[in-house]
Amino acid sequence: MRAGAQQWAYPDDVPKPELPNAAIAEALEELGDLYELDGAIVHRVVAYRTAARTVREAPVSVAALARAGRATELPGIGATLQEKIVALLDSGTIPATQKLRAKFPPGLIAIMRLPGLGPKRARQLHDELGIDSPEALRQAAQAQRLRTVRGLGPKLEQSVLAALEAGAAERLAPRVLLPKALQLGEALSAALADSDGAATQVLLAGSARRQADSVKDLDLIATTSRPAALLKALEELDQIESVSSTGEAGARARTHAGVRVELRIAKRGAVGNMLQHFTGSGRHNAALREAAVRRGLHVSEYGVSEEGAATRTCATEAELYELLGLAYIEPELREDRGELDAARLDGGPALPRLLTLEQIRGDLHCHTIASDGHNTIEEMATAARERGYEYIAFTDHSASHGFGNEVSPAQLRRQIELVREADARVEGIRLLAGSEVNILPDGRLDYDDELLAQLDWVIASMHTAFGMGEAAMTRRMISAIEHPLVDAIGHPTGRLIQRRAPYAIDLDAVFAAAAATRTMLEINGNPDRRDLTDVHARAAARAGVTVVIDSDAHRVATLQNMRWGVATARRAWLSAREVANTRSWPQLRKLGKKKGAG
DNA sequence: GCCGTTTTCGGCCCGACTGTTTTCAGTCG
Repeated sequence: MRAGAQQWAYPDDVPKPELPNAAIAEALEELGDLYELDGAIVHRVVAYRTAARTVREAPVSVAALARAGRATELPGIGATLQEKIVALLDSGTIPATQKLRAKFPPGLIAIMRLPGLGPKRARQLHDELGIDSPEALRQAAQAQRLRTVRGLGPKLEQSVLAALEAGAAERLAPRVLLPKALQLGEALSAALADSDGAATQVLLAGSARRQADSVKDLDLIATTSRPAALLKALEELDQIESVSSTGEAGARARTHAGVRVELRIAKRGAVGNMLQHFTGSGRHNAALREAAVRRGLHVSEYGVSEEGAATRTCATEAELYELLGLAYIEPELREDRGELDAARLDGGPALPRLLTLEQIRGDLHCHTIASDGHNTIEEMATAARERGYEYIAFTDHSASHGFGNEVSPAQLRRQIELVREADARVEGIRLLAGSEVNILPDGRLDYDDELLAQLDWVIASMHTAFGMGEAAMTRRMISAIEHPLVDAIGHPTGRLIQRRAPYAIDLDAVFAAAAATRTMLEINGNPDRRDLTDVHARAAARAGVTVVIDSDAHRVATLQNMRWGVATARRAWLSAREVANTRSWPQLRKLGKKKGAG
């Protein structure tokens, strides 16, 4: 029997969203690009890009918000953009976009993205040489016609041809997932530090330090008494393919895998300034400096200056933030998502005390050889105990997983017995019988309630039929949320970082249903997923949802994926209070859904 | 185009590097 499936439907007074946020964001992005080609002032262009990011990250349907005339509630969206979004919803396009598309061929945007070129030069190439596509650009460069444009020369012709050869016009620069980025960054840091003994220190900054989902390049900050030797050591590292633009300040390099590495040398007394600057994000820094200017202070990577006064440097980031009237801001929060207001020492909402890995007391999503895992119950249990956990739930896939290794109802009954037996044998950790149950396209689960009721812990997840459309998908998910025997929803949006977009779903409605039924939503720690995302997890917690962080381990080694889930939770501003598995198992139980029979 | 414990108008971070210049524009992070 399915419970509650009929209870939910879109209320009549809530307009159904027509365009997903991503599509609106893309339209704003394009219009920003076109305005840039058209020579608009940079602030206007920036305004479009800021708005695009806000829309993309919004946890609610921006289409619905704009329909209600309330898009201006989002930061960076004013009356003009509210109007343009409505025009986009009504007619499928924005009039200004149509006008500018007629003026600039689409190939110019690709040209503008090539390294060394930008909007001004793309426009010049179009106006003076009639170049309208990367292919036309290639021909002109080969014919040495680019140098006929004032300000351009043979060097640029060469770099343009090289960039086109590398396919830079077609594909975006590769991004590296966080675990790999940290591994590489830490290896490079250690090797550089070793190269010159104790006198050299190397710190990892950038988006890797902020624990972002993926990173574009690695930023390393070094202090050394022998800069020349350090730069030579960089050149000689095994991982490094080439080094370019070496100077007093540092060097830029590339690894064999194509990852850019930026090495900067800081004065010892100013490491705090340099580390803060290169940790970013760019938006955090820009907002930080704008706020500083209002206080009469000018901030750069070298220090803080005041008109008519000497530049002040900081040995630590904490000193720097304090100098600006702010509490220390953890790197994970530096995304210009309200952290500067929250950090103000003269009032303002306080920063959260962020969750730490040590506060996690159990793991409620892992697999064993019963389905597609690689270790036994006992092996996983022992490894979990070594991590200091008090409990672990075994949640193998259910009867219709669809990728082989399904667990039939009879097999699940046997698995429950095995977990009970192992629980009696293994000391020092509580073993819980669970399942990761499939949510079928119609919202039902693929085990009977009678069987589910025998489990200690039930996660429901979607693994099939991702393309069914937002309204149906939302209904499907909420059916599972309202099921009285479902404790949590696994990887709620289905995204795979860099590989698969989240499925269309109304998360606002999902969060409301989860909060109302006390169904937990997961932050899945698999580094390919990290799902919920930082932005969504924050919105969920604000909507009153209890979050659970899991490893989704398929072997002993990947129990450590909990680390990436915690990183996402920290980026979501979460503290221990908002995360279920910072509690003991009995306490966690009280937090969740009141289960009926069982 | 947005936004306001100086403002509803006039601001909107900071610096390095490159290639082309003879003093700097454009691009990038």
